[in-house]
Amino acid sequence: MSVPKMIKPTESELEILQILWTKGLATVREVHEELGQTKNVGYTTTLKLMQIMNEKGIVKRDDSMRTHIYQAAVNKEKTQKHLLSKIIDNLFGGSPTQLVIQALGDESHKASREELDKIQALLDSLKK
Amino acid sequence: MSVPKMIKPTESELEILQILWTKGLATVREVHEELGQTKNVGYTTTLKLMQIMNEKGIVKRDDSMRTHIYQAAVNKEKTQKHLLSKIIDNLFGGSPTQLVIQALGDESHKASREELDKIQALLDSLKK
DNA sequence: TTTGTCATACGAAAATAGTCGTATATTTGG
DNA sequence: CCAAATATACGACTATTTTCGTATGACAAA
Repeated sequence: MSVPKMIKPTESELEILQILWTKGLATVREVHEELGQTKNVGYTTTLKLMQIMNEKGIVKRDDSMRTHIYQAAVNKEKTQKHLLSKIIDNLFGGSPTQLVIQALGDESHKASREELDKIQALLDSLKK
Repeated sequence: MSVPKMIKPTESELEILQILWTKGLATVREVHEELGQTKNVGYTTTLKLMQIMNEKGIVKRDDSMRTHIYQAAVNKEKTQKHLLSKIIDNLFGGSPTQLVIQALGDESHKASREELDKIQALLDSLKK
């Protein structure tokens, strides 16, 4: 037992994490404006979300100043891996291959040549 | 407008779809017993879920007999593709490559040699 | 110092998911 | 024919997630 931690961000939380993983440090307003590019919610909604995430330990914040500074408190790769693992079970009956095939075939997210090469390299190392 | 349909099954619904995709046709009891191998909920919970899925159009049923026969009403590959697309955006910042890399590296879902070959084949065709 | 802007805190409504109890009907085995 | 088993319908309760209004305090500029 004692799995490091049950990481299970909600969809909205994931959007925020996404931004924090990229920015490193950010204020609520910065995150909110970034979010505003894709969705449209009130500022206090974003604020509340981030406060809750702070309580849950998903993010940390420096509140020594009037404007608090947030950062992700969960590791990006670990979180991705964990959620992906659930999706593989949940959506692909436990087969990562099926997932990979669907992902590579996704028309709206085409992989570039360099990315394909990257995957090739990984594949080569796995084949050994 | 009129996008085919906004497919967005919940987690529980996905578990049920998973079973229906495999079985093709199934009764509530069959689905419930299959579910019982991994989780533990009451029979009426499963029933209710499937009734709701029917209302949503996620499954269809033949209720001409006392014991209704259910089947998935959404296409497996389409559903996988659609949800995966959201995950790529949501969790991997739009990069399917990152997702593929994480998936291939997943320790708890190792790909077999044959599967790796399958991926290799797909990769080859994409590279052309 | 007064006023408008910007921040956080907080409570609580609204939306979504998941759970199950109870009622009722049908079927079946004795 | 009757009781037990089995099905569906349905309402309702719980939990979780998302959303925002309002209060309040800090700050900056006029």
